[in-house]
Amino acid sequence: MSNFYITSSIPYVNGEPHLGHAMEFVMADVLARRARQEGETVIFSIGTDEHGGKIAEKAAELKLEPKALADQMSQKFSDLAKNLRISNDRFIRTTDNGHEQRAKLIWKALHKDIYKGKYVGWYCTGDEAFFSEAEVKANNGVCPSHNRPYEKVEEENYFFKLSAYTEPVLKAIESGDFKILPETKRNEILNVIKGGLEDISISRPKEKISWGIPVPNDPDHVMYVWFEALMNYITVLGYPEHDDFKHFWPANVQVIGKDIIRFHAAIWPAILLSLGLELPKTLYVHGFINVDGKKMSKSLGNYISPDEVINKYGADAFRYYFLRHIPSYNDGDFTWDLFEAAYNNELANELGNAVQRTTAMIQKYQQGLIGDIPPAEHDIAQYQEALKACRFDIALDEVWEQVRGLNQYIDEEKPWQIAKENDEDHLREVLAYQASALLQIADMLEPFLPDTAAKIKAVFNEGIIRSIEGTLFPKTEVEVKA
RNA sequence: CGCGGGGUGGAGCAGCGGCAGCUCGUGUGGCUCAUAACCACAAGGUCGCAGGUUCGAGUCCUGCCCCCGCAACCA
Repeated sequence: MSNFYITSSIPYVNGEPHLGHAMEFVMADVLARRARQEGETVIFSIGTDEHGGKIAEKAAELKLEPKALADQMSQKFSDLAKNLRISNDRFIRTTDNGHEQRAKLIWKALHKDIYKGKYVGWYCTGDEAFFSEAEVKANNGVCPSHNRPYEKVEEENYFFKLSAYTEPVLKAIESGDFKILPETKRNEILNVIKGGLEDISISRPKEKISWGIPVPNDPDHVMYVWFEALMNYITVLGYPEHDDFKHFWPANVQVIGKDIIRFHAAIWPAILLSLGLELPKTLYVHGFINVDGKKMSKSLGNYISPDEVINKYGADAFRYYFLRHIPSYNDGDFTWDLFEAAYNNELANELGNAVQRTTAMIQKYQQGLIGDIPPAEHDIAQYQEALKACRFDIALDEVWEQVRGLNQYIDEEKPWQIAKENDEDHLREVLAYQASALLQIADMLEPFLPDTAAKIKAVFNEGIIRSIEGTLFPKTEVEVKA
């Protein structure tokens, strides 16, 4: 029995929850549920990232206080998690008082690696943002959206000595102490780090951006949102003094998207090393979701909200598609056609129908009495290995191997024929085996499709069939699109 | 020389040195317990192009062509 700590990244409350957020929640949830199933004591944390200029601007547009906007948006993510049956134990918000206080403590603890310096850059007062040298050059020194020249501005910032951690971080990744999955992403970030890490600016002048956590002992500055947001992974455990922190850090797995690798594989480990803390054991990086082969976007008109899918097909169907049909180590595609095909062929026909035909036969031939169910007998080594590597897609392939195997078994044994021959013992044996196979499938399914697994178990667990209300994955009428 | 991902039967993908594989779709047959579900068999590929290494190359090397991200609703 040991402790297991897992986190998803905390979405920025700048926009509505989308399919990518939902997928990340689900992936992390699988790992958390699997760990619990194996008897580990688990803390699974998700949350929202809520500070920064973008939120303040958006709130101003909507004539809201930043906190009010953050409250609204954070609620949406928390609702999404609920709708998806996410089993998180914690939900941290970076506006939580605890986070803010602990972030300040961390800042102080990092003092030996923090210094004040000048940030020099090209600034456009229209955008209220800095632009890179390359971009300024490309636009001949004039901001295209505001048609005014960029100004060279110097700004006082605090900096973090990220450069000092190039070697230690590199070593941690290369040695495998800090594991990054998949390997392609590991190589990518290794290349970046080998090029040398530069110190980063970690504060903003309060006069420009006030929606943030104040820098300790300097009321003129607030912390840069990213710098402070990363700290959530330990503030949620009560760093530095709380027992949870002592018992659960380092994290077993941190789940993130591919766009924020640098923050999690370079900056975050450097912060941890500076604090004298261990690095997470594994960083799992998932890809992006395209819709109809294109980047999902409202302007392209292919935006799909997670709720739309969940409301129509249920949380388990949603989970199933994004876990099995979006490659765990790559970008993937969502289309309604693919989704519906997976739902009908795999969930309804192969799995749902296997349950259905088994229960029907036991009821028809044995009045619902199953008798002694033999123990599970299939080897699940491949499944376990896949899960360890965060290959959700492959793990589910393995489960479906067994679902198909069961359907084949039924076809070969022909229980309906055995019934005609009145070979009761043999019939009972065959049907009990079917129940056993389904129970093992339910076990393997539990982390992925918790509701479905529970339903299957409820049907067979007691030695007598207890019918489910309705059908598992009822076929939906195919809508004809105009 | 910006960086990265990818080009394998109609579609989506796996294979990464040793007889080209999986799922879907298609066709044919079987079965009747079942959500018109299930099972079996079959058709279908010069593995982007051109060179090279090798007894042997989707698989390694070199060059080239083409797609897709890095500019967001940023996971």
